[in-house]
Amino acid sequence: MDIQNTQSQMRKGVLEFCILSIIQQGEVYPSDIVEKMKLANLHILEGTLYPLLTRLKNAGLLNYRWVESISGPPRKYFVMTEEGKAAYGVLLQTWKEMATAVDQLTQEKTNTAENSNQAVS
Amino acid sequence: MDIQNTQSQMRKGVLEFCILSIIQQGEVYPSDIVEKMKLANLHILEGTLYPLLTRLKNAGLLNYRWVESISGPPRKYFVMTEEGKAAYGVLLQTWKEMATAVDQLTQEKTNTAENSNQAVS
DNA sequence: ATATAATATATTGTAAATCAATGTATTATA
DNA sequence: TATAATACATTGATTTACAATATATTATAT
Repeated sequence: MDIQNTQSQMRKGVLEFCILSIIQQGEVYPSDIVEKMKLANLHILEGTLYPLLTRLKNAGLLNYRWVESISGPPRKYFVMTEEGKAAYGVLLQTWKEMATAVDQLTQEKTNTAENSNQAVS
Repeated sequence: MDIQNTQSQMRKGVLEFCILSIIQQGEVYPSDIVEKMKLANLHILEGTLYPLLTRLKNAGLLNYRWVESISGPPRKYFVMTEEGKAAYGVLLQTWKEMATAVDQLTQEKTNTAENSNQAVS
């Protein structure tokens, strides 16, 4: 229970949303996703990403196709399904609403003795 | 693995941050927190909140004092410690950076055949 | 040719945390 | 005196991210 834990929790919450966003922007294979997330300071490990992509695929939000690479083994390129695009739209809306709610919550005026409802001991 | 799960994950990520924010704004007891979170559309259950407050207390970020109620058993009113205030400052910065990163990530231009680097099968 | 390195997908075991359900205690009210 | 309301708290199940490791393919160096 340290602060870094809380920070990583915060990032975890948007992992799936961000990954769907990246795939929604164009076909990518897992290493592309890791790199793009790193650029956004949202690090994800392969041990997290592969099961997550499998879950999204099994849920019908993603599909993939094998693509030969010129420098290694073949890659799985992921694309959104129509269902995935719809789900992404919902999550984008959820993100916007949540971000607004959090910003408002954290910008509430600090209570003082004059304006608070707090109980008196 | 449905979309509601992903939505709740998103909310989970900011739970601790939001709760620290609420307490930072003034003394509250757990039911106050549940209510304020509900108003922000960030629902939290008591079974989640009590262990979380205990963790934050044990981590030295919070303290509490007992306050008699006029309508029931005594309440635990929570306040931030100096260490908690410092931690909150760090988390506020983390939130701002992450929100900016997510907004940028989701606003990237969609790849097209013309501008993408995607592999060719 | 063969061994090594690099790339890529994938699984396993562990740990952490939320949730639903329930428990315990205190105070007010019928 | 019994019931309802309020409040703090715990337990068991489920989920999931992570670290470590496994397996397979291709390129490169010797």
